[in-house]
Order: sequence, then structure tokens, then C-alpha cells
Amino acid sequence: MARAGLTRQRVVDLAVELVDDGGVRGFDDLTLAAVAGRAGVAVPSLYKHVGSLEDLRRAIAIRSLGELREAIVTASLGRAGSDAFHALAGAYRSFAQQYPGRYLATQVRFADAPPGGDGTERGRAAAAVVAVVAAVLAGYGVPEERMVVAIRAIRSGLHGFVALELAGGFGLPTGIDDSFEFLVTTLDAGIRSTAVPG
Amino acid sequence: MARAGLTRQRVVDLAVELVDDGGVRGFDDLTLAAVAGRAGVAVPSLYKHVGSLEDLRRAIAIRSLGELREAIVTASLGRAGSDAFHALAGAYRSFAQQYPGRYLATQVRFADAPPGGDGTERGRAAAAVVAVVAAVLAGYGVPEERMVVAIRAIRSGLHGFVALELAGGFGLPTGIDDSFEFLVTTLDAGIRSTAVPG
DNA sequence: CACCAGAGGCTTATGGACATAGCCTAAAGG
DNA sequence: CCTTTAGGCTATGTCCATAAGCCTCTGGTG
Repeated sequence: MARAGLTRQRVVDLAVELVDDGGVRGFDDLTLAAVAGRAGVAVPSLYKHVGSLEDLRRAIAIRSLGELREAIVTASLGRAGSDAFHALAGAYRSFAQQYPGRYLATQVRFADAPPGGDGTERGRAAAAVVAVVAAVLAGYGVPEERMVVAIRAIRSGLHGFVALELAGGFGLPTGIDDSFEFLVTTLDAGIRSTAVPG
Repeated sequence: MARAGLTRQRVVDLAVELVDDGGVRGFDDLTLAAVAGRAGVAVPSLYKHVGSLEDLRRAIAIRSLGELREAIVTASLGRAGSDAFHALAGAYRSFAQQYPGRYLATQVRFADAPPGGDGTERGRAAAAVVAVVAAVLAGYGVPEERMVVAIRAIRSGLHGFVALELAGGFGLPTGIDDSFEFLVTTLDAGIRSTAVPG
């Protein structure tokens, strides 16, 4: 029995490859059987590295949240105000387009998730993404007490657009870039209206 | 074998009950076994009325889209402009809150769905919902050529908000109503900026 | 260098899901 | 009363996740 030299890390790597290969359905359609197949290993062997399919899914979600955060940080670095926001929004959408499965992984809710938020590693990873948006908004002069509503609006708009786009909800793909631009501009204007001048 | 008197209609009814009982997970967790159990029938019997689980899901989606359309039509009837839009948005969110499973059913993409849009019954049902939004926007004086981007922004915002809310993505539920209000107001302002005065 | 402990594979088994094939019976119409 | 057929059924196949328990390769230690 030639050891495959598996590790939790490696198992998650292979799973992410499968998620990517599966396109939009990649995350939902992920099976342990497929992971085992790619690893060249019998299914039960995976349980030495992963608690369950759910556990593996969670690991993918956490990793993907980190990547998403990285993407939007990189895009908005060195920019400020509307410029930074547009860059962030574009990077968010690009990430979802390039890795639909990973993006959808970042959005699933897991059974054990506490209502509060960042009690879990997954919760903390999600909070880290939100923190980046908050940092960009701080540059707008959005006051503390308006920050929550502003961030929720942005998340709603970005996630909604991207989710609809991935689901093919926009019909024929004409003018989708323009539509995104309009949405981002609209959100930007809304946020500015709550900002403190200065 | 006392006939259960099943019909496609009745099967879908029972399935929708199960979807409702299942809360947010209701639609995803729907199984033919559960439907058969509720109908007091063996699983294979369902295949006399329904082509497959996917077919049943599609039927639920179509019905739910009709209900969603009905809800937003009712809410915006007799109103115009921002008033109508706010009412429509509120009804949209209320529907999702009251029937999370049905709402999520309206958002799934099915395998055979053509890229164009309303070639299928499901596509036509979705288009009917969009048509209501378009009718409300027409009252704003949104010109024809800006209609598409305006509708996409609205759908993005509403769906995104509702999806995040259902997924528990907003952390502690403080000020969620206010956040929704801000989002709707922001979208409203964005649309007005593209509208032709008069 | 020999040994041993455990990590990391394996096989086997259980149970639930969807789906298909083919049978059988109750109900309806001539 | 008999025939037809819709609408049930049992049985079976395939695919999945998960659990239990075994066996072997490997690496560290005396």
C-alpha cells in the first residue's frame, strides 16, 4: 500500500481543485468520493484527515474567505475614496467570476454557526473580509454609527449582483459590466450621503 | 390498496409544506422520501406524477415565483414612484422572511435552463416578476435604455440583502430594518438619477 | 540495529438517497 | 361483467456518507 502522503492540507487542496473544475455547481456537487478518487485513495481514508464532508466544506469556505479578503485588499491598496471602493468592488466580482465555486463556498451558512458571528474560525474569516470594507469606508468619513448600515448595503449589492450573475439570472449577458458599474456608483453615492464632510 | 388520490398538484402542495417546515434549509433538504412519507405513499408512486426530484423542485420554483409576483403586485398597487418602490421592496423582503424555503426556490438555476431567459416555464415565471419591477420603474420616468441597468441594480440589492439576512450573514440582528431602509433609499436615489424628469 | 508504536492507509458494513423495471389491483366505462 | 388503465406496489441498482476495526509502513528509540 504505497502511502499517498495525504495531509489535511493536501485533502483541502484537492477538494478546491474539484470545486474549481465543477464551475458554479462545484461546491454543492463536491463529494468525498471525488476527492478520494483524485487523491488515489479509498473514501474512508479521508476521514483520517477530515471529520466529515461538512468539515471539509467548512475548511474550503475558510480558505476561500481568506483568498477573497486578499483579493480585495490587493485591489484597494494605495487607493482612497470612490477609487478604492470601485477597485474593491471590481476585485470582489472578479474573484467570483474566476472562482465561482470558491465564492459560493464563502457564502454558505453552516449548521453550528452561532448567531453572534465570529465565534468560529469561519466567522472570524468572514469578519476579516468585512473589516477590509470597513477600512475603505473609513476613508470616506463614514461615521462609526452609520458604518453598519453602509457595509450591509454594500455587501447586499455586491453579493446580490454576483450571485445573480453566477446563477445566470441576468438573461443575455449584454451590458453586464455597465450594470455593475451603475450599481457600484449608486452604492457609492448612497454612502457619500451618509458621510461626514471633511 | 386504498388509492391516495394523488395528483401532481397535490404532490407539489405537500412538497411546499415540507419546504416551509424546513425553514432556510427546507428547499435544499427536500427529498422524495419525505414527500412520499407525508403523502402516505411509497417513493416510486411519486414518479407517476413527477418526473424526478429536479422536476418537483422546478415546479416549486415556478409556483413560488408566482406567489412572489403576487406579493409585490399587491403591495405596490395604487402607489407610485418612491412610495411604490418602497412598498415593493418591503413585500419582497417579507415574502423571503415568511417563506425562506420558497424564496430560495425562486433563485435556483436549473440544469436545462437556456441562457436566453424565458424559454422555459420557469424562465417565464421569473420574467413576470421582473416585469412588475419594470412597471413600477416606468412610473419613475426611467427611460427604456436605462431600464435594464436599473432593474439589475434593484434585483441585486434586494436579493443580496435578503440572501444575507436569511443566511444569518448580518451577525446580531440589530438595526436590520434600518439597514434595509437605507439600502432601498440608496437604490431609489440611484434610479432617480437616471430618470428623465417629468 | 532491532523493535515498537502510531499514523495512515485499507476492507467491510450500514443506512439513506434517487431512480428504474415490472407487477398488481382498484376503479371506471361499455 | 369484463376490459382497460391509472395509480399504486415490491424489488433492485447505483451512489453517497459514515462507522468500526484491521494491517502495514515509517520513524523514533533503546
